[in-house]
Amino acid sequence: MSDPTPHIAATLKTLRQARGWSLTRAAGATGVSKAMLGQIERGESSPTVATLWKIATGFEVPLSAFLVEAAAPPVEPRAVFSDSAGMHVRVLIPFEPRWRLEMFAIDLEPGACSESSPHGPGVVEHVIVIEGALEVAEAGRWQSAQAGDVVRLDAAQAHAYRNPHATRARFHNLVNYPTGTRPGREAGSTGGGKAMAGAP
Amino acid sequence: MSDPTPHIAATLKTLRQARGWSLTRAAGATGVSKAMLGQIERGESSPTVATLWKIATGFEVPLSAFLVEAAAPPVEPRAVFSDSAGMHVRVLIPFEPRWRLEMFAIDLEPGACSESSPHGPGVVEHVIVIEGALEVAEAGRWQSAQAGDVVRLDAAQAHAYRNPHATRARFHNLVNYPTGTRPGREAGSTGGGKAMAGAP
DNA sequence: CCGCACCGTGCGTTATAGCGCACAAGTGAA
DNA sequence: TTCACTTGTGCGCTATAACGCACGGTGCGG
Repeated sequence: MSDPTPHIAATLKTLRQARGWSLTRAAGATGVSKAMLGQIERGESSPTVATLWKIATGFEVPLSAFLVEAAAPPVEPRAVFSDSAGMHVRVLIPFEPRWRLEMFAIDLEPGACSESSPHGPGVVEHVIVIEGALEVAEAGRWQSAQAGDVVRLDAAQAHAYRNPHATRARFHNLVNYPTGTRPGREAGSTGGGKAMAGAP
Repeated sequence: MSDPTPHIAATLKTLRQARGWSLTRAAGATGVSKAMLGQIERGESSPTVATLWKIATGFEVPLSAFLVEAAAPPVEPRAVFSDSAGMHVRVLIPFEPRWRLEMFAIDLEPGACSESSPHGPGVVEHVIVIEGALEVAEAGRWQSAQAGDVVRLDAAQAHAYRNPHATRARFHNLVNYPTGTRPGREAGSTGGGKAMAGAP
């Protein structure tokens, strides 16, 4: 825990600049003189809670917005998964027990097909298509998804992706695990799954 | 959304009396003079955030213990499609209590700047840049993110996005809520893109 | 009774938060 | 260029936060 003044300064500057407000306009909205706002932004003054409250209400944000409570979340590691036969998986968000989810960015080359063996019960996948189009199979039924579509899959069942089109398909894959379960790192799940080249 | 001073006074008095501390002892623990502590308890003085922080650390309680959590900011346009000043938001995954998350696809036109008002404590955002590049501000510091980057934000603090480049930026926004909280429908009020100055 | 220790509060002084105003630099139009 | 206007910052002044200290009040053991 450190002195809250620098954080207040930075937060105020961000809030004001993000709205494109000048000090004068911010002073009008908050009822605090623009000179004082400028000093607070530069960290030259530590405001009273009363003035900070006026600022918070003027900006229509909660008071806690200016206060450092929790430590900043850790830096994001990023790993590139294996690339097997036209399928490229990149880990966007590694699994964290706190949220019980992980997220991947997946590229599917034309003609590529990937089969994913079932995860544990209750696991749900979201496929968010970014670019191109692909087909997703759940419980043996293939459905097509285009850019902008979101497909929800019950990952407890066998499911697969394939790209029967001529252009590359890109999508994000959000995997949610129910309480108590973790992502099984066994081979055969999405990353290490059998990716078969060639037309389906 | 009232004056926070009476709440601070009552909280400090309760905290001190609950521990059986005298003003002198509290002054020794916090580093704030006992006269000032007495005045704060009686509501005759509105402390600065620096002093309140010293008091909070002296009592080993979070700063938020002294603050009445202000009323939620007014509900603004807020909609599935919020398109204001160069920002286009589409809901990919609406909030579900089961997963405690929601996900958006956001387009940021060149020059657009959007400020996201802080959510409740513990809320974490992931910004996954799909196309183009943008700048994200957290705690007053702008950092740039390019396509493929993932930025993790503590959404309890004020944060903002802007696109200072010439091409459109697209990103996915994953918002995780801790157990017990829900997405308070606060505004993602956007500042006028054109009114904003360029890169710092 | 008298110290004596500790409590909370009031007083005088200092540091500084906060305000109003003015100034230098920048911007755009005539 | 000049004029009108806005931006952010610096300066003087006032209000007050914050300090150190002392005073009246209270409980307790000589």
